[in-house]
Amino acid sequence: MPSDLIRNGNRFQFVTKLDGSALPDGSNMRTPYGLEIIENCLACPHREERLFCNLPEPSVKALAAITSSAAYPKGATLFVEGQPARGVFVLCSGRVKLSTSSADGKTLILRISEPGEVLGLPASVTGTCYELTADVIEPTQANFVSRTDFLNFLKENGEAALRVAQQLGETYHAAISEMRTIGLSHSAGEKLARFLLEWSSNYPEEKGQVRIKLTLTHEEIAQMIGSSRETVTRLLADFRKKQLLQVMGSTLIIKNKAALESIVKG
Amino acid sequence: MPSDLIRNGNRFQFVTKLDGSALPDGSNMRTPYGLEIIENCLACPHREERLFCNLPEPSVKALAAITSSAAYPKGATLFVEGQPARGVFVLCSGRVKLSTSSADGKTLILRISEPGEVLGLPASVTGTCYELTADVIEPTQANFVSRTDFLNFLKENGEAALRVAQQLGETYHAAISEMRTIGLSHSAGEKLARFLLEWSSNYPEEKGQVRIKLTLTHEEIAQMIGSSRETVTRLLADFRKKQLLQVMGSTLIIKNKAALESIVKG
DNA sequence: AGAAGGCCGTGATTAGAGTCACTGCAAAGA
DNA sequence: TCTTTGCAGTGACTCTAATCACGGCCTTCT
Repeated sequence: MPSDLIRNGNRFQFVTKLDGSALPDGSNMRTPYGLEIIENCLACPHREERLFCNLPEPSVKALAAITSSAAYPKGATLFVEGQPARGVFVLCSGRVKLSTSSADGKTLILRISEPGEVLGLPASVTGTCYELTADVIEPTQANFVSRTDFLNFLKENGEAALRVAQQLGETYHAAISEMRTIGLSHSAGEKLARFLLEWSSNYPEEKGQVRIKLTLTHEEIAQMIGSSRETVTRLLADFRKKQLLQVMGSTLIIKNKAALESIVKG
Repeated sequence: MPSDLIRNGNRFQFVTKLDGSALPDGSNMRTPYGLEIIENCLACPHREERLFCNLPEPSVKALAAITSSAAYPKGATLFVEGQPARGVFVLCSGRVKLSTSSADGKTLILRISEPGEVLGLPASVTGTCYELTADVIEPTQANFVSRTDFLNFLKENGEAALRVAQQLGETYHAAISEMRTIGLSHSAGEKLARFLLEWSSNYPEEKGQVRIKLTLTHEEIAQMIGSSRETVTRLLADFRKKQLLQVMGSTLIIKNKAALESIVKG
């Protein structure tokens, strides 16, 4: 089996070639991190929902030939801001935090990436340095494609190039959204409200209530909305007191979405 | 001559078909706004420097066939945030302000676009709504391509799709940069310093001094760095007093770049 | 020439939120 | 089992920058 556990600095990789030729038929592998490896993109149960994965079959096969899959534990780093772009990572499972930091240690989180997204895309297509740092916050499987391979692939596959453009468009859209919560708010409370509403838009609503999963520390939330850990704690307590929220471990229930929206509208 | 001055709400357009067939040979046209129209992209003196304009000749011709050129005066609006994307605007000359606003009137400027950029690209490729508003701040010529024409064109021209991806990557990069100045600063002074340094990176440096052109009102600068008009005024005065800057009308000289950089480093 | 509307400069006031310092708690590790 | 470490909660203090409220100076109309 073409698999190999590599330890490389603080980067852990469980590598398996994905060209299909040497796969254990149908059998799934487990990584040391309790993650089930997806060996074959065509067989991935989520393929259809995912913009980039749902390419025509020949393209997926061509891509598989230049792809190497790896599993990363919590805390691993896919790439670091300022590093010349090596290539892209297609997220198969898990979650990755994208952030940027200033010289004095302040950090701004731009996005928590979900499966199906392609990381490192902007820097790879423009041939510049990664503008963000990608840290794994949940055990993750990602397919890596080197920059040169990827660009050659795009030249041959017009359809894929378009998908790349679409993915970039969506990434941009998300960045603008983030920008709005940070830049257009008058108070930290407004920022937090904006953030929660934005976050909750991925979950189903029911009678003005939304049940969301928020596996982020207060510190991380603060870094997402450009605020401090303490004010996030205080504001969440405040929202709870005002019956806007209910917190149970890492799940959070928005009890009064309308009230949050009115905070945003100022 | 296939030209036509249209008044359409508060949008002014001086339309001229660019398919090459009906051009006045070599002669340039003037718009009512004192703008010299570029009739032919292949003959554009700036073509080489511009990512998207510098496509292979057949592609440029194919693009010209589906392009309509228009001139816009200061104050015109190319598109509005929230509007379903109609298509893209390739900026030939002039400058356009890209901004987003909140319900209570607060505005955040994301970017001042320069010639060669393609506006409305993210929304057009993903088929969503424009996420920003594009206002002309200097008489502008722009080539419009409708969304469907543009997507068809991209399907046929792999090279162009790649350029689109690159352009999107750069746009994203700029957005991140903006994000850093707004999100990672500890004070308004730091934001302003970051902004000035970022802005000055397009101009040549000489012995720690940079001469830059900043045709923005204090209000607009405030909207770029997420601050208020008054603090921008005060901070600029402060920087002048400290010999960091010198202002002469709309040109601004950074006298002490190192000092600005040390403000940023905190 | 006069009026009007933008834009810039400045003072006074004040609320909001960052920072520091400490406690308590719970999970992880030795 | 005991320690260690990381996260959450809270009080007190400080200070930045938003806001309001002017006055003056342009440019641009009428």
